[in-house]
Amino acid sequence: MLPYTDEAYQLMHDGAIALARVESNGIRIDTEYLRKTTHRLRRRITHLQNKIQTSEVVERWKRKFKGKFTLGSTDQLGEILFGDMGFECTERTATGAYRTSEECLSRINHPFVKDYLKIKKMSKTLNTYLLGIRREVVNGFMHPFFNLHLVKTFRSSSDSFNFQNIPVRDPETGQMIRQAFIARPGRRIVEADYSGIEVSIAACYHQDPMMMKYLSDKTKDMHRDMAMECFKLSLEELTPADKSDPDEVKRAKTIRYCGKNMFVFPEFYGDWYIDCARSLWNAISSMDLKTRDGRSLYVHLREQGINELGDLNPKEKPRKGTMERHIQKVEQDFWTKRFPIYDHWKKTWVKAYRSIGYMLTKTGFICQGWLKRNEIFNYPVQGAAFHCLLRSLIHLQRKLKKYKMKSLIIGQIHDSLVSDVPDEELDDFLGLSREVMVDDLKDDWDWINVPIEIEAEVTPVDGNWFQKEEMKIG
DNA sequence: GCCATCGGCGCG
DNA sequence: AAAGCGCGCCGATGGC
Repeated sequence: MLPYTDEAYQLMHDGAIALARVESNGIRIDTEYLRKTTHRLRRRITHLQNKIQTSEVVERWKRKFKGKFTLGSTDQLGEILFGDMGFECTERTATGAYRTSEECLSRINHPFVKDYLKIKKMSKTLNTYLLGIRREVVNGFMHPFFNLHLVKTFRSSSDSFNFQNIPVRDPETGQMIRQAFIARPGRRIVEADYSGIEVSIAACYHQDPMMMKYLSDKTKDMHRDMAMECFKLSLEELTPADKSDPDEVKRAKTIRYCGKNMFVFPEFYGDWYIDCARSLWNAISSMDLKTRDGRSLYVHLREQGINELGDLNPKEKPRKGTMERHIQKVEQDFWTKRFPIYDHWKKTWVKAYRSIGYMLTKTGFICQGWLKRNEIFNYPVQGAAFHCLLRSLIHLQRKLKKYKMKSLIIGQIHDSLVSDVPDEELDDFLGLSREVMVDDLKDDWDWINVPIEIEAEVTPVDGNWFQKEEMKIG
């Protein structure tokens, strides 16, 4: 993929300059917090490492590998657990080795495995994040690196330290890391995100009427609807009756999350029912999914006639009464009944690419060369979605300067802007963000004929990144 | 000591 | 017919 129109070239040019400014601004780091936390985490890891030394598994390990116990060797771990100790291996890697991912190991009920997983998680946090940040801090600031020329779709990337994969989904890890990122004195960290930008941009290409309805009608919720279908739940089950009950809100949110990230997005990216069925089924135990009255979704599904996952064998027709069969049906409905125009667009788009040998994206990039089917319909969406964000970054930075504001853009994560904003500028900044990210964008790019929305999260004055909370933009 | 690959895992 | 898009970083491993 390459910039093709003058406008696309200009976007890359202005984008590179704008990102250089973001890098130069930098992010304030709480170095004292970082030092203490690193120390504490190191001690916790050492403690657990000492604890497992007496385990029968380590004894076996040393006997098998000439007295050497290399905790980080996934090959050796697989040989011991699945090869020697007889635990059931549910999945192999690409090269045929026993897979030892958290997903696979969590099925094993053994104290060593539990400690092993804890050590792995803490080591990742320590080595990749805490020490990674430490390495980059100069005079209390970290200056991230953003690349604009490395990604196949002309998205951006970030490296050494990667600012675009900081933990957030697991609150415990997220807190430990994000507390290190702090606002400058008298300021707040503000994060402004596009909501569902890739879904919206995809709709600009395919124009599916049902998708248009989902995007324009705020009472509709595609992810919730698909979660309902996947788990055979009623609307009431996913609508917390008592919104002040945090457990009930969290329960509904978790199930919706599964519909979104284990069915809808995978399907959009070109996945199929076999993998969706597997992850949805596993999520019931790993994420402890329950009905409103506290019954496991396994029990609920059994009442609905679904007793097991199924064989997941692509060569055979899924059997009745399996999750596999159910999700196959949900997938069929999804593409033939719910989004037939989207489905049709994918087919014709792929066909056209293969026949003429190139494609042009909405933002003026040309894409050529041998691509797999899924890449053909994903690249133009991913690229153009990011270009919306990049355009916003450039123009927000210009307007901040024009109005002599002190707010600084300090980072960018594919569909979001991270800024450092003086308390007294907060309202102006949020208004300006909306103006640039939504109104100006739609004025400039008339191919965007779907609703675009942003959300903002804001920390307290002098707060840290973990303290961000949603704020209405008014 | 450098480099590439693999498995694993963090993010959008 | 094929069967999840895009990244970067870590440790282990093996070749040079």
